[in-house]
Amino acid sequence: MSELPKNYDPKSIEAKWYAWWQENKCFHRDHRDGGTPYTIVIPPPNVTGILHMGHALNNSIQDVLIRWRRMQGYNALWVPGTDHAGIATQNVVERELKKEGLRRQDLGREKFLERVWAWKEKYGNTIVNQLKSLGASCDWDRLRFTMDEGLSNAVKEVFIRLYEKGLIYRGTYIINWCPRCQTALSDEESEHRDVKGKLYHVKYPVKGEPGAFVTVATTRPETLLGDTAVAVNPKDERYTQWVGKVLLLPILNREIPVIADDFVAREFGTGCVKVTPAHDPNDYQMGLRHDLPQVNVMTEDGHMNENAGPYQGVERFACRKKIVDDLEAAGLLEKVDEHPHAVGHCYRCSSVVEPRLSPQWFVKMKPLAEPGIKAVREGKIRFVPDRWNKVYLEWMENIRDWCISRQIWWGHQIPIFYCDDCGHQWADRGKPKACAKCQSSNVRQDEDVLDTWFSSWIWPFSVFNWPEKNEDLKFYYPTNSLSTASEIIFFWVARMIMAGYEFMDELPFSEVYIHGTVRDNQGRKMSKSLGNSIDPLDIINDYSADALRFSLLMLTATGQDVYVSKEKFEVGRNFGTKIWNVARFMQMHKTEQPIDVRALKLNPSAWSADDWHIVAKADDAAKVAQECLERFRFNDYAHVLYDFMWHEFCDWYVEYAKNVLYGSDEARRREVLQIMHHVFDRALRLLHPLMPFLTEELWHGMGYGLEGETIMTAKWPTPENLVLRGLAQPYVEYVDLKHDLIRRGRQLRADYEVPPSEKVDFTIKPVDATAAESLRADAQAIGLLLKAGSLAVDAEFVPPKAMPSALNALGTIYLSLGSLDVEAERAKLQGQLDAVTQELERIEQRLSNVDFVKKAKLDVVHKTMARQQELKEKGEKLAALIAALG
RNA sequence: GGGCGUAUAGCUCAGUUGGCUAGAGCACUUCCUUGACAUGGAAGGGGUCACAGGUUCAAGUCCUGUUACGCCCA
Repeated sequence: MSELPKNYDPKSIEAKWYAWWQENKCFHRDHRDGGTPYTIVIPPPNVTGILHMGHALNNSIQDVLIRWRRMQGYNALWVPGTDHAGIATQNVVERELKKEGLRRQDLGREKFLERVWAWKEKYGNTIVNQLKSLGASCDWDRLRFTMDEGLSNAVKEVFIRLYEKGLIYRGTYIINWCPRCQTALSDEESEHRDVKGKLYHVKYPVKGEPGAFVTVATTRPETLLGDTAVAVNPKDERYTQWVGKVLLLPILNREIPVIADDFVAREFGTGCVKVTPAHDPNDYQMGLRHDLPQVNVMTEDGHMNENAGPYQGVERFACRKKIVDDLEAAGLLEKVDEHPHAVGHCYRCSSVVEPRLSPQWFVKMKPLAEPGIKAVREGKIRFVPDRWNKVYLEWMENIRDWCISRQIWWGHQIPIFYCDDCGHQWADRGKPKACAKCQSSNVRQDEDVLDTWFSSWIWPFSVFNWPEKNEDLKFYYPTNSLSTASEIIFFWVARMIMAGYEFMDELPFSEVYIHGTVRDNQGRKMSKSLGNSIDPLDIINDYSADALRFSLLMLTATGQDVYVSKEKFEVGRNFGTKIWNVARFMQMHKTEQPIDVRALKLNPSAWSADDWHIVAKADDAAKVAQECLERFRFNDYAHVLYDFMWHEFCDWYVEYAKNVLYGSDEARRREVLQIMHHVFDRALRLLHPLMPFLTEELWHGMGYGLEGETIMTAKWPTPENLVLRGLAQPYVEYVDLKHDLIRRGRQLRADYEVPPSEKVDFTIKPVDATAAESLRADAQAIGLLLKAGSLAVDAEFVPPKAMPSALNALGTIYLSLGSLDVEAERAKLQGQLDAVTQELERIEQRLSNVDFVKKAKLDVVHKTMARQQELKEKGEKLAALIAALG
C-alpha cells in the first residue's frame, strides 16, 4: 500500500478510475457471462438535454442499484441511451436555421433532416458524457438512440403489427394543436396550467325578435366565429322556450339554431353555451349528435382564416381583443367576469394549445391496457412508493386513445403509403415504388412522423434489437427495476407496460421506483427561466461526484421531493474527507511484521470489548444497508453508513484504538489494526455503490485490492454468522454503556469548566462485579478519552467529600475537584432526580393499570417493568448522591 | 370539481406493523491550533409532533373533520 496524500483530489482520481473502468470493460456484460441477470434500462434522456439535478438523482439511484447487484454477483446490466425528442430537437435546429434567416421549408425535408443529424452528432452526446462524470456504470458498448437503425426497425414493426391488428386508425378529431410547433400533441403533452382568464358574456340576437337575446358565456370569444349552434340543457326550464329558435351569430350574422343537449351544465355561466364543433372537443361531440356543420376559423399557425370574415389574418389572441371590442361597440357584450381556469400548454414550447379539428393517427388503447391493469392489480408489477399504483390504475382504467402522429419532420415517418391513382392505403416495412393494387408508381408515404414516446414505449426490448430474437434479449428481458420520475408515469411507464405485454407477452420490469422532484430551497421546481437551478457539474467540480451522489441520496427520503441548495452538498464532501483521513490514520500505524490486509488472521478469543463492539456494529451496518437497498430506502442506506463510519468507527473505535496503537503491546497493536482493516474494508465495499470513486481509490490505497482488480466486483459484505453476533451481544451492551458513561464524565468537566488541557482525576464506582471487571480492563483507555490525570475503578469508593458525579447503569463516575459549588451540584442532581421521579410515576401508573398488564404485548410489559426497576435504582442512587453532598 | 401528498427543533427532513425517555444534518451557544481530520473535535440549548374530535391499556404513528401548502387529473 502506497502512502496516501494529505488531501483527497477528487478530480484527477475520478477521471483516472472512470477511464480505467471503461478500458477494462467493467461495465460491460452480456448473456455469455451467465449467472442471474439483473437489468435496468435507463430512462433515455433526450439528445437536446443537459444534465440537471433530476437526472443526477435518478441516475445515481440506478447506479447504486446496479453497482450493488454487480457486487452481489448478479449479471448486472445497465443499458444506456438517448431519445430523439422529436419536437424539442426540431425546435432547436429550427432556431439555428432562423439565425441564418432560413425556415425548414426552405431546405426541404431531406436537407433539413441532414442538418438535424449533423446537430445530433455534434451535441447529442453531451448528456452521455455528463452521465460519465457522475460515475454512471452504464454498459456504454450498448449505447442506443431511438432513431438508430435497429430501433427504427422496431418502431416500424410495432406500428405495422398494431395497424394490421386494427389497433391503429386514422381519423379526424379534435386534438391538441400547438400553433408554434405546428403539430398535434397527445393529451399528455398538453399541460394544464391555471391562468387568470375571463368569462365573456355575449348576447346573441334572436332572429325575427328585435331586442331579444340569448346570452352565452365563453372564455374564448374569438371562436364564436366558428359557432354553429347555441345549446341549453333540455331540463333547464329557463330556456326550453328558446329551443328550436334561430339566432344571429354576432358580427357574422350567420343563422344558428338553439339546440338542447344533456351535456350542457346548467350552473355554468348563463346555462347557455356556444357550440363550436371545430374548436372544442365537447362541442365536437355535440356537433356529431346534432349533425352540426364544423367551421374551422383558424390556420395552423394560430391566425384567423377565411372563415373568420373581417378578422382573417389576425393572430388568435389579437383577434380575441378585437372581437371583444367590437362586441362591446355593438352592445352585445353583457359583462366580463374574472375566471381563473386551466388551459393546455405545449410541454415543449409552452404555447397555449389550440383544440383543432384535424386528421391524425391514433392507437386504440383499451385492449392494450387490460394486461397492464391486471399486472399491477396482481402485484406482478409494483410501484414504490405504492401510492403510485393507484395513480397508474386510475389512468389506465380511464385510458383514452393515443394520438401518435406529429406534423414534424424529425422522427420515424409513419410507414403508411397511399396510391394517388387507385386510393389504396397500406402499411409497408420497406419503401415501395409501386402500388400493390394497381401497380401505379404514383405512390407517396404519409408525411407525418410518430410521437417520440412511440419509440420509447418499446425501449426495454428494442434496446436488445427486438424483433430479432437473440440471446441477450432472452437473457436480460424482462428487466428488473425501473427508476424514474412521477411526471412520466403516463407518458412512458404505463405505455412500456402495455408494449411489454403486447409485443413480448411479458412485463417489461417488476419494480418501478418513483423518486421525488428536486427543488430549490424554496420548494420551487428548478428551471432555467427561474434561474434557480444548481448545475450538478458545478457540484462535481467543487465537491466531487461522490459528494454529489452521497448528499443527494442522503437528502432524498423515499419518493419525497427534495429541496437542495449548494450548501447541502457539503455533507457528502465532509464525509468523503472524513473517510480519507481515517484511512490515512490507519496507514500511519505500522506493525513489526507487515499485515497482509488481503488475508487477515483475526483472533476473536483475544478481543477486547471494543473489538467485539465495532465488529458487531459493522455487521449491523451491513445488515441494515442490505435491507435498505432491497426496499429502495436510499436515504437510510446513506445514513446507516454515515453513522457507522463517522460515529461508531471514527468517534469511538479509532479513539479507543489510539490507546493501543501508541502503546507497546505489539500483539494488541497488530490485532487492533487488523480489526480496523477488516471493518474498514467492509465499510468501503458497503459504501461503494454510493461513492464509487473514493472507495475504489482507498480500496487500492489501503491494499485491499491488487492492481487489475476493482472494488466494483469485490464481494458485497453479508452479515457475519449469528453465533458470532450472539457472542458479541454482552460486549455491545457494555461498550454502549461505557460510551455513555464517558460522555457523562466529559459533561462533568464541561459543567465545572475544567479546561481541556487540565488533567483531572476521575473515579468510577461500578454497579457490580461484572461491570467492575470490564471497567478495570478499560481504565487506561477511558482515562485517555476523559483526558484524565488518573482514572480509578473502585467498587468500595466512598467520596471523602462532596464531589460532582453522574451515573448510569454501569456505575457512578466522580470528578475530583479542589473546590465544589455544593448547591449547584445539588440542584443539578435534584433536577435529574425530579426527571426520574416523574417518569417513574408515569410508568408505575401504567403498570398499575390492569388493562395494560392484561392487554399489552408481553415484551412491552417486561420492558416497562425493567424500566421501572432501572428508574427506581437510579432514583435511589441519585438520592444517595444528594445526601452525600451533606 | 375529483384524487394524491405534505404539515415533527430556527431550517431541511427521518421516525416502517401503535409501546417514545421524539431523532439526524445544518444553523446556534461555549470551549479546543494534543500528530487522521478546523471539510475537524468535546459539551450544550432548542419540539404542547398544524388544529379539533374519536378509537385504544397506550396515538407523532390509526379513524373522522378543519386549516395551510404542494402535485396530478378533469
